[in-house]
Amino acid sequence: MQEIRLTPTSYIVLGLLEFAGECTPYGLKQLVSSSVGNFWTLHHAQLYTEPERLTKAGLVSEKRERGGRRRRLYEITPKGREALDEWRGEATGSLGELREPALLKLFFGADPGALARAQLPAHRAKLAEYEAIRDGMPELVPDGPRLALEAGISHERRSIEFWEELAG
Amino acid sequence: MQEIRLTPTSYIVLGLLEFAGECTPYGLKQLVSSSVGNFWTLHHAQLYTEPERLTKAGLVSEKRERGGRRRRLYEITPKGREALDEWRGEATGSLGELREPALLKLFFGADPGALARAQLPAHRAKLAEYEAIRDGMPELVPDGPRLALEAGISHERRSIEFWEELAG
DNA sequence: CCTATCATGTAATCCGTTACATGATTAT
DNA sequence: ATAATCATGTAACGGATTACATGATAGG
Repeated sequence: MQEIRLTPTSYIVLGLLEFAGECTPYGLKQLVSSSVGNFWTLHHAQLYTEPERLTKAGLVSEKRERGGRRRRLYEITPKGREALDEWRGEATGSLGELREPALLKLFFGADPGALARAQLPAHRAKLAEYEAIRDGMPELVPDGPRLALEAGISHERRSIEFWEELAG
Repeated sequence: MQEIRLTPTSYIVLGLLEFAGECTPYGLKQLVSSSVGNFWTLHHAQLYTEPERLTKAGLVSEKRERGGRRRRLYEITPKGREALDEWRGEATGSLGELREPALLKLFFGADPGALARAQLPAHRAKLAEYEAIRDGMPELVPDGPRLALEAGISHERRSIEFWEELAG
């Protein structure tokens, strides 16, 4: 049992395991790409290493299948739930950063019109994707994902407005 | 002379050196925190290691003071300008990610009201800071930083609207 | 004079990314 | 059958973060 630092990646894995129950790394990958991956990308390799890290800290437990591929099955432990609850409970006042590569280029003198014309289709596509997800969402989806999706939608709308002003 | 991968950090250093001319790591730190650092944070250690990396690739040149502290002085080279221009010239269509820690918590079930009440003051403070910078901006500031600042302002406004809906 | 804080730098760690690899399934 | 894609994993690398450290300057 070892002390580890918990990163956003850790909480994503814990949160998904809480939601889904027992799960393989590949299962986690599927979950990510259909949910939180829309605004917080993880690489598939992290879904192998992170549960292992969490296992060392006792926050998840690991089993292996007997036959066949002997895949790893992970499950959140009570201690893991506790850590997740604590994290959820601390209402953070810290802000993320924009970190838009396009804004960086703009800042350092790239041509605004050209940038805008490259950014607009991408933002519009992302917006369409979000709206499709929202429209296909079953009623029973909890508030969290629903609200996060709304945040994504309004963010894309704002970005589109911004770049539209700069497009020639 | 060595091949290195250029990251956003690299372009920030190159861009600042282009703007400021010869500069020490500490000078870069000052520049960052009064400009691009508003939406793209760097740790001060990176401003020591990154110019060194760029030196290996011939994109910046390094001199050392003779007397006193023998501080390092960096300057962008023609090859560095070239790399910077090329980067600025490619109008990227790739999107950054939101990566707001608060959104992540929201997604995984944190209490929206509590989160909103923690996020609102922070976003309002950031907005006020941006507006103060804009209002104090001399006329001669180039369009890039000015537009990036506008993006930051509209982003903060939108975030405030979003969280206001969730605050009880 | 003493102690904060600013200025300046190095070193270690660690997480995230990239690259490499191969076994299963499905489609043609 | 064979190619393509899905599923599953490991290993190496490198950049970002954190921690450590010390010299200068200013304030009390």
